[in-house]
This record gives sequence, structure tokens and C-alpha cells, in this order.
Amino acid sequence: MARYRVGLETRERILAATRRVVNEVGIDGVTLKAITDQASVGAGSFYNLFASKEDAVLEVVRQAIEAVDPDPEGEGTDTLVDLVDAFVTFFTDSRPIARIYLQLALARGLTDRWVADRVNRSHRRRVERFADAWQRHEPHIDAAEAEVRAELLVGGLMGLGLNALVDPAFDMRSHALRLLPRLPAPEPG
Amino acid sequence: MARYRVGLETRERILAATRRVVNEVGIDGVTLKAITDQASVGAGSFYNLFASKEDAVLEVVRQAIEAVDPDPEGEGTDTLVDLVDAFVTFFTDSRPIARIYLQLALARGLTDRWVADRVNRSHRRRVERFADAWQRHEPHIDAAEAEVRAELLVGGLMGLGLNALVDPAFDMRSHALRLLPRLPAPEPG
DNA sequence: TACATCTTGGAGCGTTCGCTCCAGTTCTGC
DNA sequence: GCAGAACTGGAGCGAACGCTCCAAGATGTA
Repeated sequence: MARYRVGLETRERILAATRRVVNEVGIDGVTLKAITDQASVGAGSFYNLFASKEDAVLEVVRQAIEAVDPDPEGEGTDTLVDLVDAFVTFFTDSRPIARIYLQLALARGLTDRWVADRVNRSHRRRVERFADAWQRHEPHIDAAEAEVRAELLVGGLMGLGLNALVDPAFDMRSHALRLLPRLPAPEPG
Repeated sequence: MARYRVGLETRERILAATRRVVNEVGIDGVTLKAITDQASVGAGSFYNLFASKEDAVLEVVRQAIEAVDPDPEGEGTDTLVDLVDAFVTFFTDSRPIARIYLQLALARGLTDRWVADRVNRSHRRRVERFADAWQRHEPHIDAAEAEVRAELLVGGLMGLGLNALVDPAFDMRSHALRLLPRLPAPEPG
């Protein structure tokens, strides 16, 4: 949509503003006015660059998830610990965004086919990566078993993440590590 | 609030209507008009019996959770399998309500102290019951260890429930059973 | 029967919010 | 420097929604 330099800059300003609003007031506070005020932009400019309010919010969520990806290039270099760590980091460092991710999945996953597909696809991809890492870690188990274990692990992580969102005092990382299979040689300390 | 017989009956009609609306259209469709139309009641009658729309919705959620409780009296007779089973049943048989429960926890758990407390308390109580059942099942482990395991189990169940909500094809029950410790004698078949 | 209290429906208030529209301005390629 | 496309701000539209108010009627009590 944006084709001129200023347009691209405004787009970035809007995304940054959206991110800030999301982090400060949560999804219910993410009104168009809040975003456009924060970005010092009119509603017209916003709609010149984004199809809808949700469009901007989803982009912010997407970027936040990508930001903690231990292997953005998909080269198969990530370990189970890396993946669990990234997952935990997403939930602890981007709590408001993680919250919105789950809310979108829950609220729109039923009615909005587009969101549902997107959520399901990203979940499948995540399970695949966990399964691959699991097989790299324990080569003797077969693919199907690795997939089931990965599904359980991701499910467990999601549940713990849910916990962490509702109860800020919950120590997600240490619980999450207990979901991992016994590790070969935990480093000392 | 209701003190006459007709009032109590109307209250039940409204709760039934709310349940029906929730199950058919999900939380976003739960407008006051939808409820009052479905119950054939005016808005004034509604507010004569409930403090707010949310009041009615929360009551419906509460009843749904209670309905699957394997040990409503709290007599300590429930086993781990019972508890897991009840949890899975809640998510598979009352999907829309389970969805709303999570949505409320996520959306209002941050801003609304009252909802947050309620959610946290019900979570703690659930973990306690799982921990107790775990100790009944494996008496040799100590209380602290049972609690951590219970926390992981409940977290895992929550995550699997999330899965089941987003992906209707997901077989929550069979995955959930794998979260249990090895059972004494799995029945054949 | 007489009276107080509770119940009822629904018009409509007040607010919120996403989004459109458009006239004026700025930008870019040539 | 010109033309045309892109960008900009903001007034305001239209719809949705939770909730209030109240006069009229129903219900319970003595």
C-alpha cells in the first residue's frame, strides 16, 4: 500500500505505536484513536496503509513471534532447549502480545476462517519443529512418536504460558524445563 | 434479587437462554438483546434479576464447570483418571463455554481484580485436588513433588484443551491420558 | 379486600468505536 | 517545474450495545 518513502515511515510509526499501546493497555485499550494519537496520525492515514485495525495488530503479533525464533531461516539448527527457551521468552517478555495471540486464537479461531487457518498452520509448524528437534536429540525414536511427544510438549508449554499470563508470579521457565526429556549432560552451576 | 416464584422462574429462563446463546454463537454473540430475545423477556426484567450481563455469563460458566466435577462434595474420592477425564469432558462437551472461560481469564484476568482472583483461586484449588489425587495414587512421593507434578499436569491439560478448542479434529482425550503417570494395569484393547 | 412489594417490557439514553470521505498537501519520476 | 499518484488529518457517519427508567400489572400477605 505504501509506495513512497514517507508512507513507509508512517507505516513503521503506526506499528510502533500499536506495539506500545498493546503493551501498555492490552487488547481492549487498542482503539483506533489510541493508535493514531500515539502515532500522531489521522485515521485516514491509517486506513491508507492498513486494511483494518486488526491488520496492524496481527502484524505486531507476527513480528513479536518472529523476534524470538531461534532459527528464523529454518535451517534445522535449533535444539529442543532452544525452542522451549524461545517459547518461554515469548510468554515472559512479551506478555501482552502473547495474551493477544491467545485471545485472537480463541475468539476468532471459531468464526474467522482466515485467522483459524493461520493459527492452526503456525501451530502445526511449531509442532513439526519440536518433533524434528526431538529426533535430532533422540535419534532412536521414530517420527510418529516424536510428533506425539512434540504435541504433548507444545501443549504443556501453552498451558504453562496460560498460567504465566494469569499469574505473574508463576515461574514458567523452571516448570517448562521439567517438560523436557532427561538431558544428556546439564551444564554445572 | 428474585423473591417471588415467577422471578425465580424467569431467572432460570434467562440462564437457560444465556447458555443456549453462548453455545450457539460464542461470546461475541452474547449480547443483551440475544439473551432477552431468546428468553422472551425485557431488558428491565433482566436487570431486575442480574447485576450485569457478565453476571449471567459467569453463572453459566460456573454451572458448566460444576456439572463435570467428579467429586462435588470434596470428599477426596476422586482419582487422577477421574480428574483428567472431567477436565477433558469439560473441554470436549462444553467447548463454547470452555472457550469463554479461557477468554475471560485472559481478557479480564489482567484488568479486573475480581475475575483475576476468581480464576487464580479456582486454578489453585484444581492443582491441589490433582496433587492430592496424585499422592493417593503414588503415596511414596512427597507433597511438594506432587504439587509440581500436578501443576505440570494441569498446565499440560490446559494446553491440550487450547488445542482442542482451536482444532476440532484434535483428539484431546488420548493425548491427555499420556500425561498421566504409568497406570497400574491399563485395560486391554 | 387492601396494600406493599416485586416483576415486567421496551423506549430510548449515552457512549464507544471502526471506518469513510474528501479536500488539501507532499512526494517522486521525468 | 510539471503532472499525477500517494499521503494526510479529522469531521463525522452509522451501527452496536449495555444499561436506566418507569408506568402498569402480577403476586404475596394479613
